[in-house]
Amino acid sequence: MKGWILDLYPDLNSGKMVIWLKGKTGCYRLREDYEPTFYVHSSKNSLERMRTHYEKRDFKTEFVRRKTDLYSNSKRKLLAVTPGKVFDPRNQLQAISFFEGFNKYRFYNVDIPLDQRYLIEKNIKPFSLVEKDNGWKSLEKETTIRYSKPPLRKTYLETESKSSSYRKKEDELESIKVDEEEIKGKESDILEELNEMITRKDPDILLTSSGDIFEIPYLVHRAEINDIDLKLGRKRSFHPPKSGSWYESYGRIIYKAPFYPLKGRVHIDIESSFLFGEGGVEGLIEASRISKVPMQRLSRRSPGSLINAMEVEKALEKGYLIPWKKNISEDFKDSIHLIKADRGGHIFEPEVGLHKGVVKMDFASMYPSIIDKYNLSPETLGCDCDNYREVPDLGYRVCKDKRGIIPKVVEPLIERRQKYKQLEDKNSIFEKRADILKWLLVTCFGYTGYKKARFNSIEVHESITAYGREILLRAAELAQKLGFDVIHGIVDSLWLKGDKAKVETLQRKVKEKTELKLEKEGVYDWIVFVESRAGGVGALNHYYGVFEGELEVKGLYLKRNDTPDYFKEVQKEILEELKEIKDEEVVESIMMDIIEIVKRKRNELKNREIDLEKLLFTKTTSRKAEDYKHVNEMKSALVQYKDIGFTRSPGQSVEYIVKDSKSSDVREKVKIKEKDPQFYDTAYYEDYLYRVVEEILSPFGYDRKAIKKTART
DNA sequence: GCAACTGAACTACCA
DNA sequence: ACTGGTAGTTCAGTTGCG
Repeated sequence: MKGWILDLYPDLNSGKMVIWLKGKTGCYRLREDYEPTFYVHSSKNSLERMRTHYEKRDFKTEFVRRKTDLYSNSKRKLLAVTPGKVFDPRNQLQAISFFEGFNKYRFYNVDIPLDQRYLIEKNIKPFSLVEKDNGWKSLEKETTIRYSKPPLRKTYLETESKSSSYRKKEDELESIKVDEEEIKGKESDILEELNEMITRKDPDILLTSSGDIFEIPYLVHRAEINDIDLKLGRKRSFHPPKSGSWYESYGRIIYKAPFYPLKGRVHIDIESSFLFGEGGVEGLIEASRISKVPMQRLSRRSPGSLINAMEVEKALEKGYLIPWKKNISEDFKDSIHLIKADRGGHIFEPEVGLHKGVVKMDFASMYPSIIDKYNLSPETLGCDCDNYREVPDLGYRVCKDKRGIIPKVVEPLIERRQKYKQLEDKNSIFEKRADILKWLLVTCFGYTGYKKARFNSIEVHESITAYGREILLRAAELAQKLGFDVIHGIVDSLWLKGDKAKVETLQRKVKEKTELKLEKEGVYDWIVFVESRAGGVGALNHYYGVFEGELEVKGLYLKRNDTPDYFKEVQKEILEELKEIKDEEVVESIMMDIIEIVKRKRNELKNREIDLEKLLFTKTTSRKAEDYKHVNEMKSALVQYKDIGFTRSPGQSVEYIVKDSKSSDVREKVKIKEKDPQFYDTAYYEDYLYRVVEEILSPFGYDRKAIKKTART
């Protein structure tokens, strides 16, 4: 049987792997035997006891010698245990550790997701053409970028309910939209017709726009009430109501929606999926193939977790066993906390004000290229062999002989991305694949410094940035020697003023000296670096200009998610005026026009002529209402959400207008969108107007006070 | 008693 | 279950002044 793997998952009840194979004519469900082995290290007596215990249960056991430690090649004696079925040993092992002491045992290969492990061991990928008879056989070339794809049917599902300002499970269904078709009428009829329609369309991918947060559990609930058997998957699946969770990642709180997978069909919640947002279905296919994580689970995961998946694969390939994460955190935590000399990337402070004829140059995928070129990986660092290289500034020794795990992960990502970037097609498929690979590349660096990561290493993280600083400084030096002015530089980018004819010479010299490719991104007609409010220095990453004929803005209010739309529009309007800055003489007349705009905006605000929607602040909460230390806008908003029974979890966003900025009454300070606010604090919003204008005009000598004064005359 | 100042708390963006 | 670095606002407490 030939086809493409659409999804797979372990079925712990039957002890088999379930694989959904999409063929040219249909989609088939296969159930396969799978016997994953796990390993235990302990004292001789304990292992003997354990062996007896598992043999009584008819598990296969065997003593073996395997590599367990990334940092040495010596092998240890271990007990290999193979249950005759798909099996998750973690709960059991937790209990054993609890009764007999946590340090007594070390477990290996117990927490690699079974679907991914199955694919690795059978050497096949999701969405790649395979043949199944007795075993699995891949029918495509390993590194191909022009791979065949299954004929995929995609359906978009959207529901609407009879509700007022926010949606609840109790609201009756108003209508359902399936692609372009709308189903209306009695709720039970709607649901019956939905079943029919899904069966008729038989999609492979079901897209929703907040299925995990609301729509799937909602539909399940409505179907239950109407006593209808809802069939969203190709096979029935059970969807108990779940609530979302949240977790903290370095001070940032991220909300995690519950997961409602379908059987035999890939459900993607496009709102909850970061990776879908970056590369669409095409991006997910590419990511799924390269990481061997099935699409349905992959769509909910972060780039970091895919990097972890790929690192695990490379480690297994090299013959290492993967220690249970529980053990890892105990062993490695302290060493990670001790060293904190990490300096990050280098920065050339920007020169505040207007510049013309600036070229932007950058190193493509600088950090990943450094990992690749200099072979940086936890197990290649601190090498004691003779063939080594030293990290600049830090002096760490890096092995030149054995290729590291992380470089092995990064190399194909860089190569594939480069190939995709050179290709063009009318549906931008290659572009989407390149976009998703970019995210994996960026994350690869951050993950080396992430303390909960399996293959982290502060020394590797430091080394990458040390090389990065060295390379950026060398490039800047070379640029200066050629007569360029370094206007600004950060991590992997340089803004240069000078003779454009010399750009190619610069590129050649940089390549000779650093081995990395410095690319010319383009030319600014003009660029303005904004002044920092804290002092007269340039604010890093805050600038605007006309780049290759298009307006480019970084870091301004306009780019922030928590800026009300109204102020974003004000900044846009002002920037449109500024587009005409060709020489200093027109500056004055442009300023006059801008002042007129500001006056008009001020009057609109004062006279309450603005649609309140445009004045809404949207912010992401980081904690529960009661955990905010001050009576601030967030607390105020959260309390009101609770009032109406629409509780928001940390990591979810709130929307509100500022009703009385100075008030310390949580029900007066702001008013949430769902309470249909009518009034806003005009003084507060007026002040906000002057702020957003100041941000753009400060390099031309207008501060907040001056703008306020002029606008009010 | 109020304005001015300061530092912590907080959200968000940059590469 | 990606990083460090930085900008800018708001809040609450303290200081300075008359």
